[in-house]
Amino acid sequence: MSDDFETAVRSALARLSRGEVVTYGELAAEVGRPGAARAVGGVLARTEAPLPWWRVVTSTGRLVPGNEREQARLLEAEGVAVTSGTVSPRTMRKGSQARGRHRGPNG
DNA sequence: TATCTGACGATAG
DNA sequence: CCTATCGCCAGAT
Repeated sequence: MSDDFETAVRSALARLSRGEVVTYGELAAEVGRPGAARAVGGVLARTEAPLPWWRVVTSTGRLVPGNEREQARLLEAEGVAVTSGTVSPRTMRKGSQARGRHRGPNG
């Protein structure tokens, strides 16, 4: 299957739900290209589509450079704790814990 | 085919 | 916590 790398990344990203935060590596592995975290970032950087890019952070929990403010704002809006432009070590994996209890279980 | 770039990842100091 | 270095991948020239 030679699905376009971009398409795969966008699809995986669109699969995320409210409060879900994944890293570039996780996303890359999800599309079947573990180790292509860098390529994933390149795709998200060029895409203008209405994708939840703010749900993607670095492996260290660091937010996107240049959009930290916006990402932090959007994440907090979903119930994700952000500190100093950084989310908890692993705030939460695919729907585990930590979530905006004052909001629905998901979007 | 070769070379460069970049919203990455891990390790070392 | 920060910077520096190496490794990795996809896309563009």
